Amino acid sequence: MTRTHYCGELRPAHIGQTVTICGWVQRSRDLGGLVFIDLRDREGIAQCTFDSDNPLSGDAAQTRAEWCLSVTGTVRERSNKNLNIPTGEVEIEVTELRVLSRAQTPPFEIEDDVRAGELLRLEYRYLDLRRPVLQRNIAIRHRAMQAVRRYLDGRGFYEIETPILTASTPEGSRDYIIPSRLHKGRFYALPQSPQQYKQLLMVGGMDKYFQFARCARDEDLRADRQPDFTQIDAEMSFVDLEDIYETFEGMIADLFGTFGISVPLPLPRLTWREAMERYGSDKPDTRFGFELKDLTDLTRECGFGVFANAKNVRCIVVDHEFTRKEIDTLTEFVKGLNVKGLAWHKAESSGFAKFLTEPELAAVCERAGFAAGSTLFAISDDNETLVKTTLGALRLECARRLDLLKPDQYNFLWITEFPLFEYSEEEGRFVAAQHLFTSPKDEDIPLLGGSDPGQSSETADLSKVRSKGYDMVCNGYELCSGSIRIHDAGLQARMFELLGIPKDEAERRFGHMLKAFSYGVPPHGGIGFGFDRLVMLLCQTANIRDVVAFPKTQSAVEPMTGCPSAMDAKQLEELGIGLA
RNA sequence: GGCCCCGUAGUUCAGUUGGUUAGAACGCUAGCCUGUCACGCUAGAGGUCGACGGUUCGAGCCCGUUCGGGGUCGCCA
Repeated sequence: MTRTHYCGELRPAHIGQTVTICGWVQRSRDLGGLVFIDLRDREGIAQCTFDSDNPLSGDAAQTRAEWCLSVTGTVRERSNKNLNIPTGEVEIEVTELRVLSRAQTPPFEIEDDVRAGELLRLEYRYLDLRRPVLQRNIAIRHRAMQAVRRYLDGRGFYEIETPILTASTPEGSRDYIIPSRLHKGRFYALPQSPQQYKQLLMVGGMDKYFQFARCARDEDLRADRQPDFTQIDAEMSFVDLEDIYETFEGMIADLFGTFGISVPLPLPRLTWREAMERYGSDKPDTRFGFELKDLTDLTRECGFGVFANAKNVRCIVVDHEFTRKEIDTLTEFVKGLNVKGLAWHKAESSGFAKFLTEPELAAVCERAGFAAGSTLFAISDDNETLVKTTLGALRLECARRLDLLKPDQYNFLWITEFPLFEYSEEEGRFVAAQHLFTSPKDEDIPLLGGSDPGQSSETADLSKVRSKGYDMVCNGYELCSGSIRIHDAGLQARMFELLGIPKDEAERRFGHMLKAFSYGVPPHGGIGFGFDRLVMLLCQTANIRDVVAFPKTQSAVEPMTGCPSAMDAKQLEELGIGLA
């Protein structure tokens, strides 16, 4: 009765042994007396055979897909081997057949090239999870988690849990909020990240912390974004940038190494400014070239109004000669990103060559690195960021169309020196580009107009201040984000001042942090990796729902349980909540 | 919130210019079949064409609204 083996582990070495396996019926084949049942479990599929003179043969013929069985019998060599599956050289000659439970006909067949739509599969996720590809993905997720645990433990990190009922921090993304029965009218929030707790752990002398932190953000979803997700959250004391880079690129190399993927260290680094300049993105995919080139100075005087009248003209050269039709669809693509048009140039024909003098065109081609057989795309606009990011998106789109994005190639890099502030058109002032405790680079502190509160801001130039913030990027995915934090109370107060946060508000919102920081705070910094995205890379899928056991749809609904759900009046009353 | 795509048997899809009883494959049910492994053969059952409204003699098809799903931009300090 007790299971002795997994279905998927039976091999010729087991021939002659009596074994008991358990699993689900993948398929049963009744040849008229001779019956085969393919039994499936986590590890694979084994063929159970009932010869025509086997008294169990009739029962076996009655079994249906997804019935749950336990089977005992003798492993024997197959007369006809099936070399397509790992267990295909052997079969079990069954002596005992136990039906552990019967199954309704499932709404879709349990196989990898499943044809059912995703919504149906999510509604029956427990059946979807039986498919080998999801079994594999969840196993990879598990192994990745253990590898990270081993590495960080080996580096002296403590794994520490922080609360999931926390204070709301409205300056980040929207919170998922939790009402309080004991304090009617007051709310907890689910963590967007354990940011403040982990910094307080550093003040608490824990030195190095990590956690697989479940986080929740109430924002719109994407193919790589769920409302609740997992991050590898970590923080270290008495460190600066180099210590962080060394520790966490080591972690990634170790993690991918356990899956047989070698990651050469140290990782390349690119400043944020350089990434924007060369790739038009702060998370560039560096598996291919097509880098951005600035043409503005070459086209300022040219006869092509679209170029001459714009403050910015930049281009990429794509190693492929696109047809007019393809160029038209690419033009539509960039127009969808709010630029007015797409200028193009090929050896045979050109959208703008006729407006340029020969030397002008030659200069443009040389700067761009244009060669026959390729296509040059240029975008002009007064908005420099728009020009760069649109070319960045076009660059990716072209690579996609040319099938250059190989899922088994991993290009990791650090993006460093993120700006500390960004200008908000909406609010008409500078706001924090990352979280409020991010440290500026030491050499940029003078740009703050002083490092103590109460100083004049007239000499400040916030647009130029670089932070000690960094991201690790791979194949166009932002894998993690982190920073060295401010550990100087005066500098922190100065930051609040520059961001226009009044003293009393800072006190109200961050008083607990400021108070903690007044009791001897170590220099510290940390990082948060999107664990789901790491697993996506390891599983070579672009869909986050393929690596999460129970994912939600784009509208944040979980089709199996149907949540979010309505509450009964009694529950709401107890919480002091009335619905409008 | 904006834009794009999709919704027809259990499932994946086809469905001509708006015209008789809406088709196929797989799955399902029954029977036959002793080496299959996507077994094979024969027969059968299975449909509120997402919902509501409109145009029309007549709507799966045209129009409007709405619901659901996917992708993406905004958003995600």
